[in-house]
Amino acid sequence: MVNDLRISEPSLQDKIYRELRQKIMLGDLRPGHSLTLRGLAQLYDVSMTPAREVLRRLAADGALIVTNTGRFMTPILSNDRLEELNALRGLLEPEIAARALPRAHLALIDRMQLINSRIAQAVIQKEPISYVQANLEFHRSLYLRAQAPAMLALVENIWLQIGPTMRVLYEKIGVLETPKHHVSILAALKSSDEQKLRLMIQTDVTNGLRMLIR
Amino acid sequence: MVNDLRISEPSLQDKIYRELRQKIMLGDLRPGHSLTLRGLAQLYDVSMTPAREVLRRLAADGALIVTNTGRFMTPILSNDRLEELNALRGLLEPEIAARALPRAHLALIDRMQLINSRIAQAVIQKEPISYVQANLEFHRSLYLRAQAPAMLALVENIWLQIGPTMRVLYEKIGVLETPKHHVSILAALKSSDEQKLRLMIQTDVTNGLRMLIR
DNA sequence: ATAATTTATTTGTGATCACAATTATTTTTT
DNA sequence: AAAAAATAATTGTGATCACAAATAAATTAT
Repeated sequence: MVNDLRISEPSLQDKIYRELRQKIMLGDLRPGHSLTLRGLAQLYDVSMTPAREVLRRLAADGALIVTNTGRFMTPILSNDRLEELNALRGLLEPEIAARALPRAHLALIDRMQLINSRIAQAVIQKEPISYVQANLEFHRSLYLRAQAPAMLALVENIWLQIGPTMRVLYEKIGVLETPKHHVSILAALKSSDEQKLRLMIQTDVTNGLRMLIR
Repeated sequence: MVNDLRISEPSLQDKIYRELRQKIMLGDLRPGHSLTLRGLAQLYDVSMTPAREVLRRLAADGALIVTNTGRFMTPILSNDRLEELNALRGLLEPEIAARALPRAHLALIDRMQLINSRIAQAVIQKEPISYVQANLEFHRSLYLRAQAPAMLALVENIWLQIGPTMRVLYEKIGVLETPKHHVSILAALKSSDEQKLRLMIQTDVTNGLRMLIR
């Protein structure tokens, strides 16, 4: 047999899943936004079957909640829950950042700097979705270096759960401000200062929410 | 309208999902064990539809992996991955235990003591599944008190991922031994010593694996 | 015998349908 | 006008099917 290195193309539902997942994570959907099988199916021009799998997978991720009558909607987080999820970020992200630190070479730092300028741009143009997107990318590009896929998966899982709520919080405070601790994070990376990096990541995460729910 | 407090009964797939999830978490299935839609459907005497949803949900949980040709199987963890997941336990579990500490009244401690004796029993009778089950219950009964559902969900998610692998590790070492740090955990709870509790939970988790992969 | 090829079987995917339950709307009653 | 009841529309669940891709088994060729 000839070696067949061709990767089997992603199934139809995988595409929808990824797209919807991204939307939710970036806050494109508000909390309490309900999704129906037929609605989703029609939107993507597929049958109910892939649509329902996507919704169930997202529910398993915590990106959606299932009402006790079986309806799907984006979660409406209580303050307690939001703070708990943020505490998890504060626990996980410094750890994964610390693991990425020894592998964070200059090219990465440059790229993070670039992403940071995109955040500043989103602030000026008042585009909350671009803002969230660039902000998450800033963090993820670092965390990817940790080569800790399970840990990264948990972190993204949390981002997913808070996505819709973060969006409305950003809307509520109106004007965005560029994350002031990102430069410190970059500095800690440059000087390979693990303690400082941990602290700055932690502060960035913690402060991000405090700014929003003050 | 009359108040209808009746909880809608869980769907067919929910039952299968929970059952299979439990099996995987307790190590009833070996790593690399493959599950098919029709096989599962036949086993539970349902159609393919609920079966596929269950498998996909479990895959979303990380309890199963999907091969690049769409087959489902329990994950075969590399040593790196296993250690990463264990590191996550070591990060999360002390934290959630510490949160449970202020709420851990005597009745809970008694119950944990009872569970601990079930562990000892499982050691004697050499029943690895009962062993794992009681061991997880020991931890969970404490963590439940933390009232941190998101955190507990992450912890259980990790247990789920390592379930099959833990089982074969237990088989490999042959004879089980009762977790020696559980009494210290109970002592820390009684004396409300948070630092000790954190340390003992951490040690219990870390040592558990070290004992297995030495 | 071993490798290559062909054939048969098994598998996941997506579509469509009937059904019961929930939700929304309308109508009726007070 | 407000509440209750009845009707209509919408929704998730589970079953069944056709299909293509992947795997296993059997056959052929070297």
